[in-house]
Amino acid sequence: MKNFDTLHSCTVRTDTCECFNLLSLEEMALIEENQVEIKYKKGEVLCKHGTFVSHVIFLQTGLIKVYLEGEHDTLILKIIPAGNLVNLSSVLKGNNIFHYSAAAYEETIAILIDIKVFRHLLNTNAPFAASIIDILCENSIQTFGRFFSLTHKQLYGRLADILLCLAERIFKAMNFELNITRKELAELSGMSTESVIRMLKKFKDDKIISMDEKKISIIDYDKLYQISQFG
Amino acid sequence: MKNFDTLHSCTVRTDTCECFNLLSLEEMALIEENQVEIKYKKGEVLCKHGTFVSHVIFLQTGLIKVYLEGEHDTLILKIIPAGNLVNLSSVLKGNNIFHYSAAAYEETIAILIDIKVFRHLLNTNAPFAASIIDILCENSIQTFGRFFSLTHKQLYGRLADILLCLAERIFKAMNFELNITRKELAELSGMSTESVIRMLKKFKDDKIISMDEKKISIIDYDKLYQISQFG
DNA sequence: TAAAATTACTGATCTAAATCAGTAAAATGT
DNA sequence: ACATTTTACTGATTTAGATCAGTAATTTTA
Repeated sequence: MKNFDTLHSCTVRTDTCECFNLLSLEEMALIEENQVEIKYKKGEVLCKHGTFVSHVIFLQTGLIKVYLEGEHDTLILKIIPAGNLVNLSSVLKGNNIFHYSAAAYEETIAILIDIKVFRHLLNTNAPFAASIIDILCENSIQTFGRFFSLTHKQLYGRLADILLCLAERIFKAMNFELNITRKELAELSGMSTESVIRMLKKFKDDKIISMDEKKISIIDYDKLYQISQFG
Repeated sequence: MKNFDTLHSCTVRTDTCECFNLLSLEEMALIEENQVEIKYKKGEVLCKHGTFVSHVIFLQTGLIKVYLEGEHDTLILKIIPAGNLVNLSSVLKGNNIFHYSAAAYEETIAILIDIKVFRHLLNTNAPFAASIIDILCENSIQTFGRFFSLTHKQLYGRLADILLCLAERIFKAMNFELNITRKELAELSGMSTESVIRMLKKFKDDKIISMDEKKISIIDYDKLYQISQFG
């Protein structure tokens, strides 16, 4: 596998969140006393743009998208897999409104931690706060990559980006069962559904990927990587 | 003035960075011993994508752009005025490479603080770290707005966004001397130079702005705001 | 298991915006 | 003060990609 440290649209963190290891037993207990576990069905909304932020959301299992809604279309800011915090950029002191929405791609279990408790820990445990800063920095750099991909690459490059992201970061395999619709894939790569269909067909014709029913395999990884860079 | 809390492409923080007020006298002394003041001329590069991060950059005076370079064009991620930290998203532990470039729009004085010292403070002073988290959160939310503007608004909306940003956040006046070129304005609003010229002319014809030599005045603020929202 | 509703796909058309190709006007250097 | 470079501007052309309009194939619901 090539290095994945170039500009691309993938936002999936490979390592899970280790910040909680920096808390003392008492601090962990404090969190556990002030948290609740919630199960979300596919498509369900975890948080809605404009509503009040009362909790920090940690993904136990599942996969979600974080997005902004326009008049007719939506911009997916990032996708977040299990083991990560969802709404870190809402812990901002004085800010109590979500600046984005989030919805589950599949059945998802989230742990909601009281935001006051979380803020208290940030203000009293410096190593914990520093590890949160690390995550925020990484998120920010990933967002820049996606920003670049969606504004400066064309369709082939954008779709290649997402296919590589799915293979490398989400399914961790060169062939995977694609249980998201073309429409969702279009939303992810910021193009129309029709375009996704055409691009996928082109990739199939060019023997870069193969599609069998719902199963997608990446045949020519190098080619797809090339397209992701220069397409 | 309308509230500016909707999705727009402006990335200018209105309040200056207060994080340093949370440091003790000794901590401030530590920073002062490990900092250096550098003056940059217009157009000069403060940091370059791919090079090593050795300092945290604080803008004393001036205005800079933070950007990603593509094959032929560049994506401006944000513009940062005096009183702010430039490369917070590079304080990430273990990361020692800039993931973006920055260049001065005008003569700029920057204070470079040794990144090891900065990281040390983050790991030992929780309120300081928490205030840095606040800034990172705000940056992140602003980036989302710009992301949305550049991907989901069309030319008129994007240009309106930038004009409003210049007026409200940078010059803090409804008429200002525009000392940046059309090319730079194009880069800022993510469009071609020719398009900027045409849009500006249209705005002038529609009596939304007036242009006299280099002087730009916003005549119909409400109209421009409308365009920024729905254009 | 039939009907209804999504989803997948295809080709034709349309359009926003870039690119191209040029001239005019400033700004800069010598 | 003149030559050179950069910037501003304009109209014509091109193009990437969206939208439209339809059919076929699934999936969901009853």
